[in-house]
Amino acid sequence: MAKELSKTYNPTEIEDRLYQKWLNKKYFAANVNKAKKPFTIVMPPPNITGQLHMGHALDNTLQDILIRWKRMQGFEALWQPGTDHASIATEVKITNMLKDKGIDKAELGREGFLKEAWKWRAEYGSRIVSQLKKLGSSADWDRERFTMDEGCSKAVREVFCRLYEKGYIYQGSRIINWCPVCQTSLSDAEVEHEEQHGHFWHILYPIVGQDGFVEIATTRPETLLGDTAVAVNPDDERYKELVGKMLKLPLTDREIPVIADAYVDKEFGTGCVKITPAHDPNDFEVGKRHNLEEINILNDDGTINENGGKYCGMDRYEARKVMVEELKEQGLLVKVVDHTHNVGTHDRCHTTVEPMIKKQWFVRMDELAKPAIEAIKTGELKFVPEHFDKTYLHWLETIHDWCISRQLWWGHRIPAWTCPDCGELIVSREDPTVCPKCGGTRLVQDEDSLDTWFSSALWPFSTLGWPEKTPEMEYFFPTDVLVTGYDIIFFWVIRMVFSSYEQTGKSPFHTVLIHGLVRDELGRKMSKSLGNGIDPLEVIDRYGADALRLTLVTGNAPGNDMRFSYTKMDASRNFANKVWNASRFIMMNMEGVDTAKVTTDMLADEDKWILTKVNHLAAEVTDNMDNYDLGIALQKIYDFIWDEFCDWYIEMVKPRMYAREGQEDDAAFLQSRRAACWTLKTVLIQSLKLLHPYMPFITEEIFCNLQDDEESIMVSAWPVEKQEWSFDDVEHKVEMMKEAVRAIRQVRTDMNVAPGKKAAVFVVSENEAVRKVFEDGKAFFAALGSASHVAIQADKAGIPDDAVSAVTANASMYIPLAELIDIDKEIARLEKEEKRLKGELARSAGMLRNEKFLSKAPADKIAEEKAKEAKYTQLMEQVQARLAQLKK
RNA sequence: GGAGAUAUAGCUCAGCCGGGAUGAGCGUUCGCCUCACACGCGAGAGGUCGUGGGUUCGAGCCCCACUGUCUCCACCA
Repeated sequence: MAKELSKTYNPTEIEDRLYQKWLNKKYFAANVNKAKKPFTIVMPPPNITGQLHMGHALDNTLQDILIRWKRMQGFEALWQPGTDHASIATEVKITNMLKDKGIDKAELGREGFLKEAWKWRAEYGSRIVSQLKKLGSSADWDRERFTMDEGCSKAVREVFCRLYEKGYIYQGSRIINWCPVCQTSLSDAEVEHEEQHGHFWHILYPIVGQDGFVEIATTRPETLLGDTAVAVNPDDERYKELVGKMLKLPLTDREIPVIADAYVDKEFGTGCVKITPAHDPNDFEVGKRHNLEEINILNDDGTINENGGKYCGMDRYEARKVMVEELKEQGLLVKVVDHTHNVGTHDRCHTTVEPMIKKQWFVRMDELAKPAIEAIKTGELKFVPEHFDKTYLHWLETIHDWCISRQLWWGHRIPAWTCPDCGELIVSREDPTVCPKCGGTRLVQDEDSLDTWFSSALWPFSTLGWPEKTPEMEYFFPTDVLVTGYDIIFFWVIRMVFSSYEQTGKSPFHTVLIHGLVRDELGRKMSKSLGNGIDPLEVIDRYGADALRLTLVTGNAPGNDMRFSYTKMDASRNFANKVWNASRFIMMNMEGVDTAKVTTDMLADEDKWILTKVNHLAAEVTDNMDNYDLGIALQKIYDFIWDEFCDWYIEMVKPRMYAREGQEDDAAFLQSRRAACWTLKTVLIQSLKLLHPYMPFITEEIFCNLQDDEESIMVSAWPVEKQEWSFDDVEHKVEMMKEAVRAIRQVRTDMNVAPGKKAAVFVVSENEAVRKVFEDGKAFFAALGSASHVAIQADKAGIPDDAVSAVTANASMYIPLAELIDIDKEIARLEKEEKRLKGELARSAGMLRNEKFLSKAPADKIAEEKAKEAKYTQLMEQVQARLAQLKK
């Protein structure tokens, strides 16, 4: 039996209760089930340091919609959740926490630090997970994984060893990005280029053995200490003489040669470039070509080292200041020019990155990239929207080797050992104790850990048990869709794809659904520094998770950014309330009515009409969702529920709900009411099901209240098109009625008739079939058109001449409002209508008189246009006849 | 320096295969507390679809150029 429902929807008291119920019932669980087809999404693992933000909310809402939908469609739907250890973010956080407690990381040592880190993760690592639950996420939490758990760590080690054995992982001294604050190396993807205002310092390098100078321009004068040459373009006539000569390097006692290299752009700056192989990627290459010495002048913390002579110990920027000053004193500083240039910064701490030569571990990318590129070309992998494959391909085609070692403790330690006795390098799946070469037992493990993305790259299969041949791996892999923001295509998507091809031979998923950023109301990125971030949890508290989900999906196309606003939240909440109240209405009226399935012959035209509508809606929505047009699908559901179902159908059906005097036991009335109630309930259930992936809580609450024997909408079947619900012949009848009602309302409004004032309505049509339709729908006019009495007739007999008229394509309606009618106003209104119709007719005629249109356009298009013309001609005739009558 | 996205109603955005902008929400105007809902109901107003060309019987949609905005990539010292 229907329960008492409150007048406004109150999400807070409902959501937690339902989520707990779902958990208890294990509805989120997915298991290997050969009888069903699998559908799998791996959740992008949030950082354990994370707090739920709008980006997560959007990302997880989209995934939850897909998963709930597929689950209802009968797939064994696995949403594989988990969290990421986020090596650098977490290490920084823990280091700071320790610092606050007065503990120094270095003193604590590796072991002690890791102990603290694990403690931290146990305490805070699940916070983000509980926040995701507030959103309604139906992930299989029993399968929750962590990038540093035993299985994932095993996968990491296996992959490392395999790539090493294949020669794809190597150790080398190369120029890498170094963050002096975090004191670790970084991959290219972690470096952000920021435009900064800087200077060009023009400095003179005296030529040895003769008068004169070479003028160079630099943005980083302190790197002068590491210069080992000055380069000019070989074709530069100005400097031809100088090539091979030596220069005195200012502020040092070193002399460096002038070399010729095509890398130098004659047109840029002075045409002379100082070469610092140890601190500039280009110079590094130049240095290699000319066998130049590489002088590292920086310590890991960004201070000048012993190679910097008297500047040793100074911070790099301090040294810059001092050196510029001294150059000025010596007359070697020509000028300082303002210059904006791009500076590489660390994406986590925004410290300016210093290029340095360091011995690091790298992954060779050329071979690995190939199948990942191929995947797009063969269509094994596709992006939604499609254009992101360009971004993806461009990155892959220009990819550099991936620096994977990090000078951090929190993470997967590199499984490499060296033997101090013989220098042998051992990479092994098991921790070695003895050197296989010399038998030495003093093996030392590499201190570094792996880039955090190395483990996330394996996420789609490591979470399923790989490298073991688990039933899950067999069944759920490859996964289906990956949902993520365009901002991490480089970091993550690409690396998952090539890792998966390399390890499993398959793409990890067939589709990548890309979404944009959630911006603030003004279109700005939400950020801590701007303080414009909106906490999704706060929004959920105020409006409910359903309303938040609705806001995030409404009117948003894949890949596009969206703006969040409380105005949108209001609209979403209003919709939830609308659904709530429609359901309340239906339940109230169902009270005591038998809603067992009725037979087709009991259904009224409007019942058939709305059933047909919801039937088609299901097909359309499914189609849109198949194409990942979730925003469009939602829009259709929204429009159907609000406009068609609530504003039309429910209103149409009201006269059948309330018995008039003496009708209480009338068999025809009771049967009609029963049919209406069954239809209301049926259409509501279908609508709720379609809406459920978007608004899981409210739909569940209503669904269960509506039918006590159903335990959850979550496990109910997704609506499919039903043959027996396609009453295509009734649509035009109902549309005819709607059109007539609208016309009556319009006239009444135009004439300023108070809504409470009922008036008789005469409907005139020469067509018998049309009259029949209106006869059947008489009740609607009273309910929807404020009619006191309705007469359907073939001619105008008995209708007062001064009645106001409303014209539709099929019929004319007359409303006697003698005391209110203003002939001039009525004429003006009809003339306006006449003008509109003229325009319409001109448009149709324009097309239909065009021979090229007639000869080239498809036949159905022409027929359509002819039908329109006929309809407007008919309308025009009626309007003009009425005008003539009034002007008489 | 490359690449991409975007330009539609006052605002925020949809617009599938080229075929009347039939768009939606918010805002706005007028009228309504009509026994599900004022978080509501009814009726309106409001758009040269950035500019200029082209293809087509027909272009918001396809092609070219331009302009504005945004984003990503990139080792010009």
